[in-house]
Amino acid sequence: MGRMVGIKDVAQRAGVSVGTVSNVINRPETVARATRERVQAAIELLGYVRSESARQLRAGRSRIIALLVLDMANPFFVDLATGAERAAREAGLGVMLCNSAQDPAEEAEYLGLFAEQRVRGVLVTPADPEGHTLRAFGRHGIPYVLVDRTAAGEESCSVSVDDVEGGALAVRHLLEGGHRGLVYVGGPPHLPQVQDRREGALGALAEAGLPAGALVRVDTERLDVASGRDAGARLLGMSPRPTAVFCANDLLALGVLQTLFAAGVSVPGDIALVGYDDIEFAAAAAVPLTSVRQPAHRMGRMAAELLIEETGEDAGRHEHRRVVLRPELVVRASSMPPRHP
Amino acid sequence: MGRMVGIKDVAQRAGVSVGTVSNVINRPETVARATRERVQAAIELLGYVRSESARQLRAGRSRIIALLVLDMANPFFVDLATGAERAAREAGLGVMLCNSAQDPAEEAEYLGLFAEQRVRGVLVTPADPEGHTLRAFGRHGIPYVLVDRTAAGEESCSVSVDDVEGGALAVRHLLEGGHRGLVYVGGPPHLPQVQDRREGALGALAEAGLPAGALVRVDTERLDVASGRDAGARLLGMSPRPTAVFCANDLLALGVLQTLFAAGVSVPGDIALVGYDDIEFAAAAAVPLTSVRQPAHRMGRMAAELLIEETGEDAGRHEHRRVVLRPELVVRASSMPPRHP
DNA sequence: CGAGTGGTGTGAATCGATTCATGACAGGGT
DNA sequence: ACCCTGTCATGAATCGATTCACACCACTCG
Repeated sequence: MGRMVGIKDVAQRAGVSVGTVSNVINRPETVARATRERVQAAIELLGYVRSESARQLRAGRSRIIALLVLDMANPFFVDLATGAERAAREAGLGVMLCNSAQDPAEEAEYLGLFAEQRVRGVLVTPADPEGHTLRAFGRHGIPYVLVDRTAAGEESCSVSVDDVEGGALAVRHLLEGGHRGLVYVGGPPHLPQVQDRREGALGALAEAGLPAGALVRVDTERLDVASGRDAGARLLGMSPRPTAVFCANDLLALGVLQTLFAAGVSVPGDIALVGYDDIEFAAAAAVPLTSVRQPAHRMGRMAAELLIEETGEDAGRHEHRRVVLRPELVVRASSMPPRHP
Repeated sequence: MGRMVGIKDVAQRAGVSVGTVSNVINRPETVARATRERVQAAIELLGYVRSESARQLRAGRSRIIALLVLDMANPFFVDLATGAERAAREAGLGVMLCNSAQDPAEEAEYLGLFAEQRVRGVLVTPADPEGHTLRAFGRHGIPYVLVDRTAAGEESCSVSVDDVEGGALAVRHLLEGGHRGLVYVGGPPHLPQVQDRREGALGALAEAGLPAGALVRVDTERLDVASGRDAGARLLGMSPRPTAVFCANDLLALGVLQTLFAAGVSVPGDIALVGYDDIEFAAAAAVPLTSVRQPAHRMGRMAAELLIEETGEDAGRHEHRRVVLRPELVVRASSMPPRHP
């Protein structure tokens, strides 16, 4: 493979200056037709591909936005990524997808990468509870949009779903089913998502005139299936055994379901189960899972659009916005009311 | 936010030339200690971050490898990506993760992006049955490694799993369970994975002295859960009803499982079910799924390592290699032999 | 006829880091 | 005193595309 063909080679071949070639590519209307066609032909002939790095160097920033998610193994984030990617592509931007795996150290490491790449901006679901990473983004002048998390102050845009409402939806549904002994299986308690969903759950209890003590809390280390299996085992050991369980996400719920099933506990007969996120596998579980649906795809798309607006040509007037979407309860077999209440 | 601080600012601040700053960063041992420390201090003070685009421009290629997978919604590919990412990061390279969604057009579009970015190389699970995209990679001088697919000729490395063997493992297991009426639920028949697994299945039948006709084939449009649900419905309509089903991947199997369950067909009582990939959700299904495990993580890692070797400093002597890993059958409840054979 | 106008094309400067031939200087050996 | 060697630092050239002030030409209009 020989040397890369550059804009100069094209110019020479077409008998024009490099400036003209650049114009053909970026502002074709300013070039006379004959010339334009001659240049195009030379481009095809030589198989010229323009170098992004050279463009970037000149432009001062890249045409890439980064998406840093908490857990790529969670299909919810994959949906989110798909939405963001589509919006970015429509705007001619590339997406760099990264996984912090809920680890602040990983998150910090990516920060360096993003800074070196001069990414346009970052869509991020932060793993660091202290907010160090976010402040570092700010310090480096990297614009960011919070996803699945509400911005605290005025420092950035955010797109999130009303998790308090989501928690309330889930618990109201269970209460309507006649359940009184409830358990909330949450992940690491410091995650805002986990907190907010619990808060909503407590709110729903209060509405129904029940004490906060009616919601037993089971914490887990992570928000994944393995943790769900653990939690399931703990549920089995409880007495009196709860009749309804609300999980902070579907991965946990699937883990719980698996353990209960293996122990011969019927769902929903003995225990009703509600998850959160409505990932595709929730519907595909052998006992289809009732879940609180989040518009993941749309969230990703909106977040990307906000970032694009913030970093666009007319960047001048941009005000940080906080978009809050509404969750929706999807009722399936796992929480059908018991036949004999 | 002011102008980006560049290497010149650092040089000026530290009272040295730009060349020296560059040396401090890239070859610290060639710089006297006092100078080095002075420069480091200036870097910290100014918050200098070197520009990747400028480096790249000089170097002629980027420090990024691309990973183009068939379906990001399939956890198998997410595992694969994680493995590749880890290996790349250890070598100081970034990974750009892309999803062709089984669409050759998307695949072709990414090609352009990769060429402009001058990516180091690409790990790809091709969607295009004709191999156009691969040839285009070659034409652009972009090195690539096939993943989950065996290279046909000598033109590239590949890392794959022996799908013929995998198919045989699955069907041998079902035959041992006493099943004779088998169905193979495959996806788009042109995918090599789908073909090879079927071929292995047929081989296992032949070993047992059964005719190829003993394996009924059900094709689907895609390799996902929705297609699996479709296939499940078709299975229900068959008579005589099969007693064992082998699916080309776990997503299909989960879809089939769901439909069977909803129709009151017992798994494995009435129908035994085997999937492929052993994604985490296979074990987490309420009837844990027997599956053929592929070392996805390791595949990703090895592929990345091959690519890194191929494009490394000493690129001189590199011979294309074809690595073939062995699959492994993981038996779970969904295929336990019927109690009354 | 000269000035003005609009449509085209030019080429040098620029972005920021790397690299390398060159130079400055100190210390040791003869 | 002189040369040699080794250590450090320098600064100009380079990568490839973009941009912009300017030049050039053909025409039109007064």
